Amino acid sequence: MNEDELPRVLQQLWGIEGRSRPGPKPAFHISDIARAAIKLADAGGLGAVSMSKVAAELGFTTMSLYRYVDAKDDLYVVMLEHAFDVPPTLDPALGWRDRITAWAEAFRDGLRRHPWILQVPVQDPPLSPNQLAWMESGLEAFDGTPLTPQDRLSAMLLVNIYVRGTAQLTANMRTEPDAVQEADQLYTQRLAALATPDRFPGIAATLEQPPDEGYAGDFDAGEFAFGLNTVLDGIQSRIDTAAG
Amino acid sequence: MNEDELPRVLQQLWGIEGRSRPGPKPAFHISDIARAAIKLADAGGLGAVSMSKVAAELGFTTMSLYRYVDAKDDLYVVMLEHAFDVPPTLDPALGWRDRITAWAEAFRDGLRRHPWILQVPVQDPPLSPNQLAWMESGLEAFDGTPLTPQDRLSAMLLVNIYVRGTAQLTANMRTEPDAVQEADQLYTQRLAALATPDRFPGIAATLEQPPDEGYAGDFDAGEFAFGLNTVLDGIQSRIDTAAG
DNA sequence: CGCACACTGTGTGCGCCATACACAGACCAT
DNA sequence: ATGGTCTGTGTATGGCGCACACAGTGTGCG
Repeated sequence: MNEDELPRVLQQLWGIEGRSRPGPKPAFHISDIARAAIKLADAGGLGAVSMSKVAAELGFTTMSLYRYVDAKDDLYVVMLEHAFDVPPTLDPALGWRDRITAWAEAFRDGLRRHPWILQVPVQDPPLSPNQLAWMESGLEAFDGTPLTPQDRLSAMLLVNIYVRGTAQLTANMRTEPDAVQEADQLYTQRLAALATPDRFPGIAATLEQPPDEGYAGDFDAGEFAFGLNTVLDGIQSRIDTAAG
Repeated sequence: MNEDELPRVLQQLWGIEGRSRPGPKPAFHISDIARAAIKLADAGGLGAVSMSKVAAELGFTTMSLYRYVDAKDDLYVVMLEHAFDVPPTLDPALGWRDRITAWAEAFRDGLRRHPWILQVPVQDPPLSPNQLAWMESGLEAFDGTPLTPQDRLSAMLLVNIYVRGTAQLTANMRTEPDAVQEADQLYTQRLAALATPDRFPGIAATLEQPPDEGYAGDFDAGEFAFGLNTVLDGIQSRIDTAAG
């Protein structure tokens, strides 16, 4: 039925068994491809991932990868699928707020471990097992609330978007982690030079009163939690109206 | 001082005058490059933008572009700078909520007009004039609230993230707009086949009760406003505690 | 007034990329 | 055992970003 329609990579990721077939046995598995590609991306960003580099990492030729993956985009799919750990198991004794917070922090940890994830061009919504498990986990955080399934989806997506967005701000997408702080400093310096108080009073006001801590643009755990709570307060108001 | 340090593209965008110099006069301006590149991206997505294609569009050779732009990344900068209209002028008589809503909708309109914006790999925070004008406009939406400049920045970024994130969900990054609805239908169909109620009860519940309207995954204006209000409710609670 | 030289757009070329295609060998169902 | 199918490989193509050398241009200075 839909097996034929499902892209080959998704079939592989879901472990749909290929009947025993003639021909040589495959020399490796897509998970090997994922591991090699993730290693390259962790070291040098997503730009360091090419078919030939991944193949060389595995000790095979470039074209051999195409026996497992239809195109480069499929490589991204398997990378994303394997880059994340299993989603956290949420304590049902906790309230929705603690649960979704734990989920958001786990998600953020995944993004911090593999910053290249934010560079992956996404054009199709997720259908792979672990990605769906994360979706499910995020939805279940709202068990016990009066929110409808649609509302839960919206709320989960809102948190998802928040985590991605803030991670994007933090990450700076630098390959060399040392350069991040320096880049932040250079940025605020240039911003101060360009955003003059007469034309950009709001920006200038932000710069006048620098943040409490050391680095300017970095987004530490406290700020993350603070912004997340703002989002959760919004969801709380949704819950209130749904309950009332 | 910092003129030397500022990247050439930013100097051009800010209109920093080059003294009258020897040599032939430039045959065009970066804004011409932006216009040509945006035309290509609107038609065929960001992937359709290459140095050679842009140059051909202008009737010049590929390498001529490098007299105006140091690298491909700079091309993205000028594209982003010119893709957005001037930010909306916000009616000071309105409340912060109406103002930031107008700002968010204008931002969303820009993203809808040029969906490729979401594909642009961002590695540096914005420093170009119009981008800063949008920042400033978003910050000024909170004039009159008790929020500190830092809080206003956070709030504006939160809305910014929300708009980007939801636009990402909607856009589907398809070059052919006709295929969007079809892709959505195919997605829910596959999701229903893979997310079985036993293993993914939350996802299944979402699918059981399809959204009120016609298309499933599309994100219409109502949903956008609804989610935005959730975010704004969260900001409201920040304002309440700041005022109290 | 003329000339030196900085700056223009051009042509060529390099290395890397994704991937199409033909092929020789490996292996299972029969 | 053998046919057919699947494996990994080698080769080739078209596109990309961009480095570099070059010939012509026009301005500021002598």
